[in-house]
Amino acid sequence: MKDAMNKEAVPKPTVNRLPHYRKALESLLQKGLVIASSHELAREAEVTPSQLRKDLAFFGTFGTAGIGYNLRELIARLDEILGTRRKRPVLLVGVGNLGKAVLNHRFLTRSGFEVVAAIDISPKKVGRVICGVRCYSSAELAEVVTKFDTAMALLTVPPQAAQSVAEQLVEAGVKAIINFTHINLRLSEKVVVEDVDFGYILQKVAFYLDPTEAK
Amino acid sequence: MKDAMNKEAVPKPTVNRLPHYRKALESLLQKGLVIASSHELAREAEVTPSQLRKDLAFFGTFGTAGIGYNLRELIARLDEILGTRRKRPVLLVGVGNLGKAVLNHRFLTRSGFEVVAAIDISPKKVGRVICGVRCYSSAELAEVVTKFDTAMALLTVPPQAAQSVAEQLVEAGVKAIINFTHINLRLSEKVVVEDVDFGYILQKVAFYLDPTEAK
DNA sequence: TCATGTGAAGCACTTCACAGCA
DNA sequence: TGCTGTGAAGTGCTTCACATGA
Repeated sequence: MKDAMNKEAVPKPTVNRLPHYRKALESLLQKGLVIASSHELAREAEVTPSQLRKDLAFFGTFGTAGIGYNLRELIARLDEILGTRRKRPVLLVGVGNLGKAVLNHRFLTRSGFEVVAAIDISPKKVGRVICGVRCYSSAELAEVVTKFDTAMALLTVPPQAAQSVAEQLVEAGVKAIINFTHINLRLSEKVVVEDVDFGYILQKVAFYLDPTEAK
Repeated sequence: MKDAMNKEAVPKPTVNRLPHYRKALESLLQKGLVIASSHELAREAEVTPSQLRKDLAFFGTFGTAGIGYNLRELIARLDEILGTRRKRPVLLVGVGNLGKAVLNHRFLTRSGFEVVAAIDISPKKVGRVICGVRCYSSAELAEVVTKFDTAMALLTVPPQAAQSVAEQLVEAGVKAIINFTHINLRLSEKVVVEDVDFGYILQKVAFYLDPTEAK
């Protein structure tokens, strides 16, 4: 990767496609391939070959002219770019249904992350190990963030607690929050906040459907 | 709304912002406002005023020059555009932690949707009412889709079942699937598939953070 | 020869700036 | 006067096409 790269200079669409490339690479690898051209890779990732090459060009040169890309090598490079060469420790805050769903799913591990601790206010959960992860009290939040060095947190608390918990997380040193509540978090500009709003997702999809008819 | 509008002609970014506008409108309404200018609205939705006006222009003219937009009226228009003037019935397939999380959350109702039925293979769940929604067996899938007229389905089954269940849904007449598994569904082009991959979301965020250091 | 990496061309989205209307 | 709706200008992303290197 180009050294001292300015991440702001990389177009957002490019960043959004990187995870798709990583997945496409693993998919081809699993099919027994070792090397693939930008065409094969692009088809798997559902983009154009030029787009794939252009996207990668922001980070350096990875392929071999006349041959293509070494899959394993490119995965390693993407992991460097995404900062997931070592599994990133992630904190889960709010062990409700959604929190448990996140803990149970494999996609986080597969994608380069590991939920290393959970926080909940319920005394029934604090101190227990849930889905393989130890649950701590809210009072221990700052301590846990420091101890496990979690720069990222998944916010799956009830909406009314979201803003206050988010502030505690930032105070404790968390740099990025994946916000599963529908609350608009107001935090320092420096903190990366990614909102995951199921309502938005459904509305976006509904737009493309025919209108519902009256019965 | 412009009649017989070609939805393909509306830029994707514009469609993606519509849900944000709807939320901004409700937010201002709750603050006691009745009318708002594109500036007020745009600030709430975190876009530029021109962008807001341009986006709306794809669907007709809604404001009053010199005054601004009537909030209630614009919400109604947006609901028409998004096809959520009547609550859209949605089918939930897979009543695990994630499925239950979706059922419990309020954002779907608030956004113009209602989960009207659930499907699961577990005999412990079939026939019961879970989080206010009746659970049916997989064998009843087609029947349930027809009976409740669900054009949209939330796919929260284990990954190994995803493709086959998705095919059954399409066969039964479902037009859009929100796919929460990491499986790349291969379905007819006509079906709208929206993937929600938590792994992608985390990778995207991780890109903007400093690399993890070796300890 | 074959496929990458990359300037140049093309396209799409955003922002500007103002005419027109309340 | 104040704000919308919109052509025109500007910006940024995507696609093209080819020089370069294996």
